[in-house]
Amino acid sequence: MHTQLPYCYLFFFLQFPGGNENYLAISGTTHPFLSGAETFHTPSLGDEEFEIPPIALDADPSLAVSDVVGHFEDLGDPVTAQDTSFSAQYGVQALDIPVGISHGLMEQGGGLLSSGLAMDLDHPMGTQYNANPPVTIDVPMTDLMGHTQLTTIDQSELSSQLGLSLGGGAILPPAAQSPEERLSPAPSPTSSMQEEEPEEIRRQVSTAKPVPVASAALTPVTVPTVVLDVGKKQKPTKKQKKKKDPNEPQKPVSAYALFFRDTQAAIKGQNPSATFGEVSKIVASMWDSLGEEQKQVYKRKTEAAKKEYLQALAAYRDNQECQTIVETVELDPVSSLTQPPAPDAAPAPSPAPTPPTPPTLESPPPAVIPTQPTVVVTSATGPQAAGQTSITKIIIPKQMLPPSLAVSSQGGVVTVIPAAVMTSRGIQLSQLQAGTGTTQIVTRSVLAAAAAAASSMHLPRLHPPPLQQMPQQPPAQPVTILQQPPPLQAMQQPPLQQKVRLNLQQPPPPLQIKILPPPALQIQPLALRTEESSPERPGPELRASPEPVEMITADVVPEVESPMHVELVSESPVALSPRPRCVRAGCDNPPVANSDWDNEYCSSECVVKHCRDVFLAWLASRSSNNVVFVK
DNA sequence: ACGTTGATTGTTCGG
DNA sequence: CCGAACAATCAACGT
Repeated sequence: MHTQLPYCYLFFFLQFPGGNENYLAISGTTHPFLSGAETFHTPSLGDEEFEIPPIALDADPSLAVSDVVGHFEDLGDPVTAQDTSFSAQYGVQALDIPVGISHGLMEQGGGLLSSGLAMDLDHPMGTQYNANPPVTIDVPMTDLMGHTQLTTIDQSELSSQLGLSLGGGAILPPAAQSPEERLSPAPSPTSSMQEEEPEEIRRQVSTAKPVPVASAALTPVTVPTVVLDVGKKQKPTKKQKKKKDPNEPQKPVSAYALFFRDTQAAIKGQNPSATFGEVSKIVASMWDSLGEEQKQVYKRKTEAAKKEYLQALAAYRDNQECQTIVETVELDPVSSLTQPPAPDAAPAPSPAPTPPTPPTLESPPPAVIPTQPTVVVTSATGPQAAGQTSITKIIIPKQMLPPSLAVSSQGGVVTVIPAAVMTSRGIQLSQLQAGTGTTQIVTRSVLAAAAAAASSMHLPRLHPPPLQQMPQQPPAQPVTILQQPPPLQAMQQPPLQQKVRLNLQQPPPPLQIKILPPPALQIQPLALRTEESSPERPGPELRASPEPVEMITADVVPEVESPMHVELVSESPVALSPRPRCVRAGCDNPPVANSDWDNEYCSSECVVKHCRDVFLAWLASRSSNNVVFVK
């Protein structure tokens, strides 16, 4: 254990009592590095206590321990540290300072130390710490000093290599340091600059700004010349650091890093003058001597942090991919949803006075065209000035769609159309059939995804503006509709994954989703498309087209009673009502037969309005008021 | 390669 | 132009 070599033992008493006190006690009385019985809290090692006795460096045998200690004490004092008397006193004395850190008996400590760690820093003379050194960590001088053998080093060497309270920097005032020493740190930034990106170099060259004045004043060397003389191209060691999103979750640090974080503070507290290298070495030694149990403490923390990180990362990526877009697009009813205007183009007439709070999205005004499969929830408002229609879109990441919707629509856009577009007896399959074969009909699962996407994007609260667009629809209306019984058949549906064709008796799904072809290929929006469906449109039963149209009714969440759903329920009686009247609330016009809807609407405007109202009501109730529509 | 901390240096930006 | 704020770099070591 203890070698015969003149070692200097660093005795760290690291105790881990079973108590809950989270502190690292570094005890000792003499050495400034670890002097005084002080207690340091170590949040990471919850119930462990580090007690670190002082470090005693073995000086020349001729030197009394007290001398060395006194020297350390001097060094510990920033004022007295500059006392040059040290040079006279120890200047030429060689100090053999092998440092021995022996691994000790972790179990020796018994109760307090049984589960803990003790690390001793001591010198071989046997001191008061030999009484019960639970752990002795042997750190050969080669480790700390970087020498391959025990050597005799002078003060300057100590200063540069050990600095362990013997550092010349502490002894000599900075101004008194030799130019070489003074220069040693200086070239570091310069050399690093040499390794910087070519742009940096070019900028420096072009600006012809040699060197900062301060640096030049301190360093007689003409640094700029050095910089410019760099012949070979700087190795691209420094890869361009892409800007990290501040919102991106931080990667959990390693157990060692945690330990370092905790321990270095204590060490620094005891020896403020300790350099990073010294601290790092000590921490490493402590880590080495750390019992597996204590290491496990940190490792568990790391594991826990990793789990949290993964979760946070997943959420973050969802957010990123979401690129939540809630935008209002003004477009001609005849024009297509797939022709999103430029963000600055065609400013909305904005029927509402002013959006109270424009959607504060993390990303700049998003490009409308999603870069990856996305769901666009559209809510078509009624015709507005100049016969334009306001379309609110919510981009939903494809991942948030129910698995049943995870079709491989390469770059397709899923358009969720408010249910009102659908007729009381089914979905406008004519429109669906007009799709590209990737059309899917989904129900609330999609809306749930939409709502989840919207809420996960921290969208502002739903504001009145959207509702202001439909004054004819008092907000209390959904409440009355809620009294409608839920569709029975929906609850009697077969288990999930069962794709059942809609039938007449079954209320139509609240929403339908259409996966549109890529933007370039997109055709007119489903809700507004005036494309005339074939007059011979078959009945619902016959609409099972060979195209892969899925009617996923099993995804209906029976227990969810959303206004949207109920609205649809209430819609049926109206549609079936013998009294001919437009379904849209507030419209008393008689319904008009049309290929795009059944006889429950009087006009396409009412279809759109109804759509929008229903959808907005649903979204308002579903998204926990986390969704806001710009308009 | 990246994380630990803190000192140092350089750059950028606002007054 | 100056100072504040910020970013980059370095040290030793472990993961």
